[in-house]
Amino acid sequence: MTTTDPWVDLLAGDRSLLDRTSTAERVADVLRQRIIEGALPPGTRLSEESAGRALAVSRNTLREAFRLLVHERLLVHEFHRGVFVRVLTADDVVDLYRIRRMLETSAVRRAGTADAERVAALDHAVSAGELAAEQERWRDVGTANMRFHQAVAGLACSPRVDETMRQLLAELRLAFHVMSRPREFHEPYLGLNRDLTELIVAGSTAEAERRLDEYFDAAETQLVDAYRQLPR
Amino acid sequence: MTTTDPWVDLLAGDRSLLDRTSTAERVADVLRQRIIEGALPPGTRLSEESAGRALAVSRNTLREAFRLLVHERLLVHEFHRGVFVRVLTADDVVDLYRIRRMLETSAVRRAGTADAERVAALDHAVSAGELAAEQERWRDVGTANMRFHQAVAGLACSPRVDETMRQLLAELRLAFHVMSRPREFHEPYLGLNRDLTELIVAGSTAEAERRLDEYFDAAETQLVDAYRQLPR
DNA sequence: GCATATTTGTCCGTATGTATA
DNA sequence: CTATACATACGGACAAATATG
Repeated sequence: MTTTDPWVDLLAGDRSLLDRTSTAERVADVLRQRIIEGALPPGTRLSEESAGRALAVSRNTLREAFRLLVHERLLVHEFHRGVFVRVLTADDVVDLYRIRRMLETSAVRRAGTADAERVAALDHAVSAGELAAEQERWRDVGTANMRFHQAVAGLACSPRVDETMRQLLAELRLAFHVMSRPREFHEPYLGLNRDLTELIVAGSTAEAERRLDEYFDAAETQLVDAYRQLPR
Repeated sequence: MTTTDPWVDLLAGDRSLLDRTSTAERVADVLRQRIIEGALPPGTRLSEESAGRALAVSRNTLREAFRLLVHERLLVHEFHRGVFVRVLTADDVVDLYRIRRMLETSAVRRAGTADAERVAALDHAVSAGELAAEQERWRDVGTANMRFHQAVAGLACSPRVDETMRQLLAELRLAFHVMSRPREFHEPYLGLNRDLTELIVAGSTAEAERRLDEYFDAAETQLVDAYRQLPR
């Protein structure tokens, strides 16, 4: 391996005092974070031995963590070969947008039943994105955009929708990481997100739903076109 | 391996010849099947030792299988206490119907893009249900009803929607198992399923979507009302 | 194509911590 | 409060499959 270790030992802190989570889950949390922030790019192989040594957990525990992330589709498990950070295909990206569109537009349609806190979450995400854009932190603009869409799905007031959406967006980050230019991909949507928020706050959910549908048309074709032009 | 136990040794067959799936996954498959068919009713405790001995796998392998099913929400994992077959609350049932409604109505709306095979799957499920009803196999009527709704979601032509739907319906079976009277719950919907199929085949997706939405209103309140009246 | 080294798949033993009768 | 049972987590072992020279 390399000398600069991509792992960070976040597990070392307090390992057994009123700790209600298992080590496997904490290991999965660390790995998930590393994956979605791009420190472990798609295609990376995660060796049981080196990863276990770096995270200071046994192989059995590490394998439990791997299973969790395989189930979340962030890792793929090739029998007798090991686990790898998932490499999305263009078809995967199309499918991710398909289900996102279904969940998010349905959530907007039912936005009338959402409480004020959930509506406010839209505004918070948009404001965070605008601030990040002013300071030209384009990666943070992307993160804020994700948070905005998480908040859109949150309008459905459904824990299962929230959870599904979290996984879909984590998976979508795998696509973003194989493409460069975070600015060009996220900046154009800042204004649209602001518009959508205002429409929803005003109760114009039908109009908001139509605008969101148009957004998906544009974003999907843009992303998929760029994705297909990649090497491989 | 014991002679009389609720487990079945489906693993014993060919354990290592061109077998591309891990034992943990096969264990999870067996457990999942036992759970959704009711052999392991909600609340059942799954001891690592007894289950491992019955299935003839080590505790490590069994724990990997448990993690998979916990992630699918069929089991709950209480730290340092063990794993149990999930007991759904009334809120869970409400939430399951919420996300089902979102996915299925969206799928119907986009039914125009589905190929003939997916549309035919609707008819097959309905026919299977009608046949089972004629022969008064009410449990099979319920299964066919599930298959119908899986086919409805399949109109979205999305692998991820299919997978999400599979999990939601498996989870919903946990609710059906704590209620008796499968006939009263599933029989009334046979005619509606037939109507919906004909509307979709005819391309009247807007009308089909409205009817489906009405169905959810009725089914959800019926199920939740009955569910709340249960002991516990 | 072959022999070897590496890695994974699976199981076991055990020490420690936790919950419950 | 003690005792028992069980889950958690580790490390070692060996077979099987894969990767490497």
